Amino acid sequence: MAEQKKNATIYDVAEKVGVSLATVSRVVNGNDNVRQSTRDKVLKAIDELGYQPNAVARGLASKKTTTIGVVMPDVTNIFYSELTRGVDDIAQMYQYDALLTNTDDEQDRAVTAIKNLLTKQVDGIIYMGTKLSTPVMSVIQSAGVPIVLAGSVAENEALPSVNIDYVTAFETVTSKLLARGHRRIALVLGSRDRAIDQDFRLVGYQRALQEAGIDYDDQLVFAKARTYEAGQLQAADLMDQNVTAVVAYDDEIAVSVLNYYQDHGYKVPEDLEIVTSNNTNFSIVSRPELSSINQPKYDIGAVAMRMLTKLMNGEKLKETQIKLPYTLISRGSTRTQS
Amino acid sequence: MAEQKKNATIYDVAEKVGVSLATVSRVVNGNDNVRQSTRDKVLKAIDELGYQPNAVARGLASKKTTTIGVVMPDVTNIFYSELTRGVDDIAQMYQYDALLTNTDDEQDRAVTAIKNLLTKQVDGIIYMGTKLSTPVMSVIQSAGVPIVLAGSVAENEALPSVNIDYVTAFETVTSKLLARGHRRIALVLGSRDRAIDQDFRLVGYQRALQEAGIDYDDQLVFAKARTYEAGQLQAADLMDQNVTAVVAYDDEIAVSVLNYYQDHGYKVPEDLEIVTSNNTNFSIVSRPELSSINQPKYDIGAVAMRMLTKLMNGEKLKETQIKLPYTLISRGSTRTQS
DNA sequence: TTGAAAGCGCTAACAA
DNA sequence: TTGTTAGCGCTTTCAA
Repeated sequence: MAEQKKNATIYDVAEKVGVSLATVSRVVNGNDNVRQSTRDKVLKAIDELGYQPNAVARGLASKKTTTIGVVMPDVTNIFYSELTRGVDDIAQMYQYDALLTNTDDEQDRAVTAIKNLLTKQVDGIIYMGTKLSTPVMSVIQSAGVPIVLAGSVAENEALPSVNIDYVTAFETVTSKLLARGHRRIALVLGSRDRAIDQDFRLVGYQRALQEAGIDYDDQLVFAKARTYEAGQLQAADLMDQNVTAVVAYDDEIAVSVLNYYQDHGYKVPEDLEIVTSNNTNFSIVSRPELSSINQPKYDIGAVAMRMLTKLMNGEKLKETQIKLPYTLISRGSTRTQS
Repeated sequence: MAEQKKNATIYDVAEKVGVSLATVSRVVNGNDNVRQSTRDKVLKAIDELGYQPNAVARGLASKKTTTIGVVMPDVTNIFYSELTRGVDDIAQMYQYDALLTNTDDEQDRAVTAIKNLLTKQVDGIIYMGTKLSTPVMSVIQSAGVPIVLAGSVAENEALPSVNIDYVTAFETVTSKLLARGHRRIALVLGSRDRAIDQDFRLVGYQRALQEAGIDYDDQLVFAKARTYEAGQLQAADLMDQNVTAVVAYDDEIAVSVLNYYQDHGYKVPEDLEIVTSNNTNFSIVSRPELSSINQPKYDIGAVAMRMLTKLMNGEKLKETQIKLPYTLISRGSTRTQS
């Protein structure tokens, strides 16, 4: 049995072959300046010793860790986990590993997370979730590490980001509902702290109302529910407001509302129409199924990561504010669209 | 404006205070052997310079990276993402960061992932998913890095793991169905490659049949569907088998089957009873809601991570094969239990 | 209580 | 094409 010693180092390889460290390093890093015969010998020794370069030492010497940080609200949320999957797959493709941190949408945890990632010398960061406040921004900018936002935006578009055009999406969806005669349309958001909610979805909703000449009523905007259970409570509030249609930011919340109404004898879509935003499996699992904005979740993450690889390579981005296309899917929770 | 220089190092701090590296290192690491007045000066300088220890350098010098690896099938799967959340929270608590890798349940990707994590010098690994094959095991064992399985097991219980007693859970669930007169009970698994599926769930199911004196029929065991869509296809196969009850390993698949049957005019639970395993939101979103085994998903991850911290500290584990308690939740997809 | 100095394992000039 | 030599920023004996 060729019992293997403690991790072989580059020294062991160099010694075994009788070349210098530099040469081994060159073949490991695919540098061309190595004679073929030398390369072969080195490769053979590497194989025999089972040598694996120590990424930490590498990181220290080269100042590149081939690790990125992903800062997100919660892995458990399908929307974000799908974005993350897009990020991870592309990261993998470019040989990066991802350090994941959940923030539960809390600003100070985001700050802590980013600082911590910087400490670990990540080469770049993908950020999702709550709007970036000034303190967070300053941490980032002082870091000199590229960052790309996925499903989020920064003040003044100061940071590169990937999204869909939420304003237009919500405007369109709301307009259709208005066109069908609805006057009390609830808008269900996750949090007013989220740029997407406050600056985009709400704005789209308001724009549609304005076009239709209908006064905006703050009572119809809800932003408290993040879980299915909380959605049940919120649904009761919706009912109190005699709402006839709902536009929701999240599928689980939308299903929660749907179920609450149906469990209380309402008919959907006859008594209440519902449109949701993320087109996750939750929207096809319910009965009736939920009409939804269909955003390319995976792609949002994937494109963001692709942009990040460019930035990490020192390349300039042609466009920094990417808006990916989306579609509207009509299902049973809304009446037949014209 | 006190413009900040490029990242301050420990040298800068030492120089500024007029002490040695060692002293700064001591205060940073909370070593007691520093005079209070010295400590104060150092702390002040650290603050003024905005010094943040470089974790990579630290990792190289101390051989501890305070980073763990999490190897899992797919972040997008609620079951695994909940486990992961448990892992992450405890990791955070103990100041570890988690490097996440998706394997899509493919053995060779798991091997690659583990090797890669080892290269990055992670202090420990949490592994979820497919049964660990011999090659994977050997990679792990040669690494000298502790590993804990969450929702998985290894051959001969060779590695510490955290689970529920799947055998008993599935046995009980199946028995109840048998007691209500069912004779054609389908067992829906994810993959026969998964230890949990093959060695536990299937065994529990078979045990129940045996106790009831009913022959096992391989035709009634399905293991192809991992997605909602695939679930639809598989549901058609179930129908062909004239199944009257279903025990499913995953909620999305269970809902898929439920919907398929209902969409085809069947009544649940009158014509078909369904029991699922994970008690995710998918099981309360459907109508009727799904009866489910309720396993403490978050805790499985949390406990696994807690065990890993101990192992990383060089402590011995009192128990290596942890079985967490579970409950059975009866909802509308099954007939009233006696 | 403090400091000096030797690494940790590797990359990256610079020479040869 | 190859080797020499500094570091990278920190921890950790060992002495003082």
